[in-house]
Amino acid sequence: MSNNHFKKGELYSFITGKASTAIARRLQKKFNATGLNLTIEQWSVLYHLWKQDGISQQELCNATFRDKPSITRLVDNLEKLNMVKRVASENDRRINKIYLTRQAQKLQEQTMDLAEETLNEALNTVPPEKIEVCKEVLQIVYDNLK
Amino acid sequence: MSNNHFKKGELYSFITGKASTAIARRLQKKFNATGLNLTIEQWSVLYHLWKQDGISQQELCNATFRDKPSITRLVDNLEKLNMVKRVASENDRRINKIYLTRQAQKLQEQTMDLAEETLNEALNTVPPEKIEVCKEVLQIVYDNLK
DNA sequence: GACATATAGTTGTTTATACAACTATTCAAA
DNA sequence: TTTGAATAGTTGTATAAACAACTATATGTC
Repeated sequence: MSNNHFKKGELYSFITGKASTAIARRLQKKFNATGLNLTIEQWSVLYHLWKQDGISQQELCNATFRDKPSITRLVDNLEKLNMVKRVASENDRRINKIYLTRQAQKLQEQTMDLAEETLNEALNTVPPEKIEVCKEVLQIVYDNLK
Repeated sequence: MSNNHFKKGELYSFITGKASTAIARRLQKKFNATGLNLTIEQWSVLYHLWKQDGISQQELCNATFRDKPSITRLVDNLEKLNMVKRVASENDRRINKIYLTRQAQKLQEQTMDLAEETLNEALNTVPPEKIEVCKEVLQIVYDNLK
């Protein structure tokens, strides 16, 4: 018998991710209002390329927690937007290395500012120590299920 | 200046909802393994109809935090699966009241058990007081942004 | 009662996700 | 060195979400 027994009616939000959905929608609206023609999912791929440019699609799968077809199509769309380029690896011709274009490099600061702004709006009024606990719990949930 | 300033690299999980995505995937796998031909999104609609049968599509929009086209198509698919029926309201012919079929009524206990099981797996090893803090924070996030 | 407005729901289009099936390349073992 | 397995990526198909544009019905004000 678990000590984490959920009262009925409380499990819904946890499963559907109401909070993260609300955050993503708010950030998307900020992108649109700024004239950034970029989805949150595309941004999440750029996010990892800003940290390390030239990683493979498989590494993007691991980093973004998506499957290979999802990354194939996100990279397709990012290429159409002229945000990334696929470059076949010299060593292993199965691998595409994904590189940011100059245009995408320029978007990092602006979009990260909007993301931080969104999180500040979301967590406004929440004491820092509670945020820490929340982050910790969500990390454990992820580790328990991955 | 916010006191909720995120260290760079920590905002990603909050925005993408890694934890709730992992929970939803785990539950979907349990549905599939049990032979339940039902998506999590369809289940989330049934969830609210189990609480109150015969509510309108608009009420389902509010309850599930989805827009009207999304609910139209979810109800379309649930009707094809013979899980719900649209019934035009007598008083106001703009309104469809959505009713569970007997088949859908039977699924409540089984699927709620699987959902609770999934959450117990997710929150295994997390002390109850931290779960409470996490739920509280996520609720505030939602209220701040909705 | 007529007309403007609001509300409920549907349809079209684009993007994204999950799963299965597929191709191409590399690796490893006989 | 050949062959079978593993790995990287793509394509097909179904479901879902967001947004805009649309139809139908109801409401409220003159």
